[in-house]
Amino acid sequence: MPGDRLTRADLSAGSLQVAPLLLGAVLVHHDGVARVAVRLTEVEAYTGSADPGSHAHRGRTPRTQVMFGPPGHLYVYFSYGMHWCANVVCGPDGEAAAELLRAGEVIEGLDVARGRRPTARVDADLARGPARLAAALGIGRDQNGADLCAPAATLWLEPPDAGRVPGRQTLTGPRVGVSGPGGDARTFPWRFWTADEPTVSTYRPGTPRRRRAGTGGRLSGAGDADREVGRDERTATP
DNA sequence: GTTCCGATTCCCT
DNA sequence: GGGAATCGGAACC
Repeated sequence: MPGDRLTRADLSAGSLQVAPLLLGAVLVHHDGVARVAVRLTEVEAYTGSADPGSHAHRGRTPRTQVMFGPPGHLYVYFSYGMHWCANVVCGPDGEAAAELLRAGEVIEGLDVARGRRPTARVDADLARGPARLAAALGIGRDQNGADLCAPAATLWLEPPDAGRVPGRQTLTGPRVGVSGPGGDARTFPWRFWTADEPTVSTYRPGTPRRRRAGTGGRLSGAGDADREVGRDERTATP
């Protein structure tokens, strides 16, 4: 039987407020054939169109229109020519706040998830990383814009099960992979994860962009100005 | 129309 | 720890 679900009201308070609510919550995808559920262990906040690390920073475009829409919808984007990543829109209509789902633990549909992620060597790797999480859940282009709060949703969020998952410490640190200009926006502890979780993806600072493969392309980016942003701060917030 | 580059992952050293 | 794979969005000419 289906458990409780997070409501649009739950998901409308903005990315920094919603982040702790999502840790431990369970994202379920029932595509009509298979059902896979992932308990979220790591999320990352994107605060809106003023956030230089966000896709929404350049304003509303066809790609980012879902982010600018009402909360409770899934924003799915394509990255590096091969990966899909999923975000939960969690701010008022027009604000473009969203939460990137970075990692989780597959707690239901393990066999299906293993089939979708054949390269994972251990189950903890099935959804460790944003693109891996999307793959394990079967999330792709078709799920962009999905309403997680609709009565007939095939993709939805269930709140943390306090009985099964004992209270764990929530830690925060700088976001992953956000590079370039942005100053404080790069270093604010807008990444949230659950302590002592093997499914949390390893921290990597914003990547200094490399020379383009093969074609003698120029060295892109800001060169030496693009140095490491910060270490894993491990700021405890009980 | 063309170019640049990414909220990544995987494989090899 | 480093490099390649791969394609769509957005900027630029």
